[in-house]
Amino acid sequence: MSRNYWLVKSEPDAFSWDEQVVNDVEPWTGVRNHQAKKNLAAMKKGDRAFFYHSNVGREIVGVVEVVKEAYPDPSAESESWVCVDVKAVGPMPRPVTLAEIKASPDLAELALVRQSRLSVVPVSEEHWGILCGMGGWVEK
DNA sequence: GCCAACGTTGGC
DNA sequence: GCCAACGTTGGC
Repeated sequence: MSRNYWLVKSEPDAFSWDEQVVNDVEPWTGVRNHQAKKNLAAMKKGDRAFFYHSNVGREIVGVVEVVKEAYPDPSAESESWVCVDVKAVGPMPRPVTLAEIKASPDLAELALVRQSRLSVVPVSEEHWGILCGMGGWVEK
């Protein structure tokens, strides 16, 4: 299957992986950055994304799947911000920490590392595979 | 259009 | 709590 891969960030104090699991499907709202918005808009149904805890934890904790493509963000007060709906696929058997990612030469080009402030970033298929390996994730 | 000031994000 | 990166705002 051809799908694209992403990584989305959330501060667990605001919205955590546990909440994602409880809610199952959740609109990914609140993106107010044009580049992140571009990435959201490029997501297709069936694409998968790592769920990353920023600030507290700083690790990849799970995998979500896009179940609804970009539509106007209801939490946006104005204009053209968008969100997508994502569904919890499963937790990382072993969370992959930012420290581990930074320690891996193979992941030096990862957008998470290169553009640390961007909350929605693309992940290449190669990087996806590496990170899955590190986290013990088996594609399902 | 340039650039300084300022705010926000997020790692450390 | 500090600071780097970077986006936004506003004066000129």
